[in-house]
Amino acid sequence: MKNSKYSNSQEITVAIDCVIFGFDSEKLNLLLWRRKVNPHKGAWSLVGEVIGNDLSLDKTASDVLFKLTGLENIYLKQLKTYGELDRDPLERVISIVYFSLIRVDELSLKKVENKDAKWFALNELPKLFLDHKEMVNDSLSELRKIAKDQPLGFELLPKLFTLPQLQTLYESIYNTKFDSRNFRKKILSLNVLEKTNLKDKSTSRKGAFLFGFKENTLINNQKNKDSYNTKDVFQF
Amino acid sequence: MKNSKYSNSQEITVAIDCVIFGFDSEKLNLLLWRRKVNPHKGAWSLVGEVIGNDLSLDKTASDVLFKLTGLENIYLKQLKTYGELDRDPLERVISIVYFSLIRVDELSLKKVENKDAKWFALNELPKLFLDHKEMVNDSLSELRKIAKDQPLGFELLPKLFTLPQLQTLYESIYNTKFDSRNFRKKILSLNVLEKTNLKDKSTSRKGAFLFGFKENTLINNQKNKDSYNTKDVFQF
DNA sequence: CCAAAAGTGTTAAGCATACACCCATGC
DNA sequence: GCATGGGTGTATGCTTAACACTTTTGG
Repeated sequence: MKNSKYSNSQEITVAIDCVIFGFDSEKLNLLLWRRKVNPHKGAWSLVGEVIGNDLSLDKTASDVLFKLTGLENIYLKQLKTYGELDRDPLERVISIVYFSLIRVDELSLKKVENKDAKWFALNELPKLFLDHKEMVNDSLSELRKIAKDQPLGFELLPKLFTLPQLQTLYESIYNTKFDSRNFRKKILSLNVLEKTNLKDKSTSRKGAFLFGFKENTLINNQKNKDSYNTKDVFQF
Repeated sequence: MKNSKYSNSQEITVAIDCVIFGFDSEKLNLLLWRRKVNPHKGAWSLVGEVIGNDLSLDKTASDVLFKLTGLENIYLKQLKTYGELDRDPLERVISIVYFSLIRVDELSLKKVENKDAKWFALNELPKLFLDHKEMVNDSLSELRKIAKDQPLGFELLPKLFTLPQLQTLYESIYNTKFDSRNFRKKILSLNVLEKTNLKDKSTSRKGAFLFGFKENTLINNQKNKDSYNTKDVFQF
């Protein structure tokens, strides 16, 4: 029985889980680990932990990520909180799910695999613990939504990247092919990329020019525009 | 000290708060009530309660709404969970915030005001308890986002409504004026409205035709399309 | 007959799609 | 010299924005 001032009867445990997306220049991947405690010890599961008394939710999530990957300042956004009564067989657990985007090139794979964690291709996921599959599906929807409104894909790419890489990334996110001429025209017209005169020759003899994104692109989160047109409002 | 199987040291209270939007044919309003317990007893606050052991999050939220308004089957969507350490002066409280859309015409005002609750115009809000102002701001952003992707505005209107009403609603949501010819052209081209031959004469001598929305419009939540074009992907 | 709100149509500009070939390079 | 992936341009149709006047009716 908890000793709370607002309620002396809550019997709820609160946990953080992280849906971690990574892109390896070919496809989207998800970072999973094996569950460490019973029940279902050993099952593939999202990375997470029960929260403590002394950390905010955001901080707990970034800690979870840091402990696993050693990376800091990773893109991390709260997705949704899952609180069905019977989610967990052992007791009532409310899971606050974050999703996160990682530049795979930054992440030492060995380090991760030492911790019983593993990257899985998004379309070859193993059976997941409890409702974690639902969390992943919801995250993918959210990823698509966000990638629409913000230059998000860049979080998944190295600082410098080629247009073919960028296109492949968006193709994995949306599970579609785009016409490369139209894709380039569009992304270049948005004026968020900065062409370098470096070439990446790792995937072709000709080589592809490397691009970065302009500084202010990141800052401009664009939560609320200041003027709207009819077309901005009805996009369904 | 809580008697948990996963953690025997969590000292956290979990609550639900609801951001309730209503539209009165002129402007957006927010339903608030006076806080019933100390600290800050009497302060204007979002409607909410500490969750119990036996209800899911969604169910708790719809209960909160039902207790206050007597309405069921209201549009209700989880927004975000707030968990900063020092949110509440008394102890650590994690708030799961829902936002909800109400057809004001369905809601008996007296009933609400009996319960120490009150509708406020969105741009004339009183000082709010703790971080509730932030929750409201986040909700408005979310409302705008959702209204873009789904025929959401209809949740805030009576079953039958006029195009001028619809336009005013969208103008309040986005705090903008639209050209009525372009607005009508757009919304009609979407093929989600059904014209009746009834007229609402309450706002003009001429009267304005009443519309409903087509049945399948509601169902089609459109979380994930099956094919995407370049234009669907970059909208920033 | 007049005030007040509802309703309507056109033009010009910009944007998205579809589509096919040349370029540069390493081997 | 050829295979491979990178890069480019145009015509067509669609969508949007800008714009002002007519209609209806109750008083």
